[in-house]
Amino acid sequence: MSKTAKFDRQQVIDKAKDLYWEKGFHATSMRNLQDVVDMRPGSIYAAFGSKEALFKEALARYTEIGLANLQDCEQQAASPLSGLKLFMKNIVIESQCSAPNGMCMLAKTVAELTSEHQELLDAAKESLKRMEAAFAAVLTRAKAAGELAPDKDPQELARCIQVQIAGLRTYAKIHQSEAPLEHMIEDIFSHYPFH
Amino acid sequence: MSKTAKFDRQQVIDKAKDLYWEKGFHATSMRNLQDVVDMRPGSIYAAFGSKEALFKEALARYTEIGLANLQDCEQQAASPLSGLKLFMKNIVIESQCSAPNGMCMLAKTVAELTSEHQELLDAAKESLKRMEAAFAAVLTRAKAAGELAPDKDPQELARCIQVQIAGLRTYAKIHQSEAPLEHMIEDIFSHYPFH
DNA sequence: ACTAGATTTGAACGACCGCTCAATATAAAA
DNA sequence: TTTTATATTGAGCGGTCGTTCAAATCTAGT
Repeated sequence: MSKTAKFDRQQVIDKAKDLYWEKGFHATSMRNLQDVVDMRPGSIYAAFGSKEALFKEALARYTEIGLANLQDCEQQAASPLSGLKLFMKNIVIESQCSAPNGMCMLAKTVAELTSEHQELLDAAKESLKRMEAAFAAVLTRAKAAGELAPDKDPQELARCIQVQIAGLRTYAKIHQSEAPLEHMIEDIFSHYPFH
Repeated sequence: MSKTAKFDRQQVIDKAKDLYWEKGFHATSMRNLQDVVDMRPGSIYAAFGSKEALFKEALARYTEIGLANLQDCEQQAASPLSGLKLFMKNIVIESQCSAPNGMCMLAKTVAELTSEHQELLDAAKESLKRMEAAFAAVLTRAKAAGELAPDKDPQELARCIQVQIAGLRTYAKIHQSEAPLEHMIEDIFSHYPFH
């Protein structure tokens, strides 16, 4: 009996994610969202509850895609380490123009929000930690495959990758195409702490 | 003839800077600003023109302080390179808790704003380039003092410093005190591309 | 065809936004 | 003391914000 929802929940979250990613939490209004997902306010609130709750779902979706993307890169490449390098080039160089925003949505959120939105802040931090753990897992596989010296610490290297990505994406945003991003990424993998 | 303004312009800009820095451009309302600078809307608009114009002055002030801070560090330390290291430790570790926000206000602005506020975006990017140029100047002096090998390129190292700072400050925000920031900063200076 | 239970709609609420301006207060010059 | 130019005040403008909810609409089960 009754009526079933006619919108595709995942598509709606994806569109919301892209808008939030582009404009940030505060600069995105519910009316902007209503336009891009083509739903009336009542429907959005019935389905998601609030602007914050929808943002939280957008963060979760963003993370899911990021983790899947890392996995794809590892499978696509010849080895764990070159997969990780491919992932970095993708998000630092490619997505600088193709994505809604050159910055990482999680890092952007951590930078933008204060304790006024503690729950969202914690969700973003948690997701970033999950990404770092995924890097560490790739690096552990690289070590097992002999791609990395036995004395290297995957945790430490994952930390380094996380720092480099945040730094490079910020730098890319400032200098656009003038920055030698490719070279900088290559350098990370061909020197300490990697080799 | 006439009356002279009774507020201290620099103090007002400093307070505005701190609030903008803490909350970001969009989350800071003119009413918030009115409270912290203790001025009525008419006075603020007479003195600064608009929310954007005041933000621009805040960015300029932030940059001025940053450059002065770098200079102080270089003088305070025994050498150019150790001055630069001191500067990094100050902004990455100290100001993580003491400053209005652990993130760099310029990087935060570049992350937050879109082309909707092109002028502010450009001002922030320009300031970040000035900071990088200041790093390059310090590194050139380090080279002249024999603190750096003759084949090192100050421009390239300055780029590296800029990336590391953005990355480390983001990382510090995510992991709070759990991150081995001191160690990571030491590592930058004791390995490639520095040594 | 009818009904019952869910979804969808969009006008509208109170609050807050950035900003203006006529009225008022003030201090230096006459 | 009076004049005059500027600084300060704060009520309030038009607009947008996130959100609500009664009414309309729809569809699966009878």
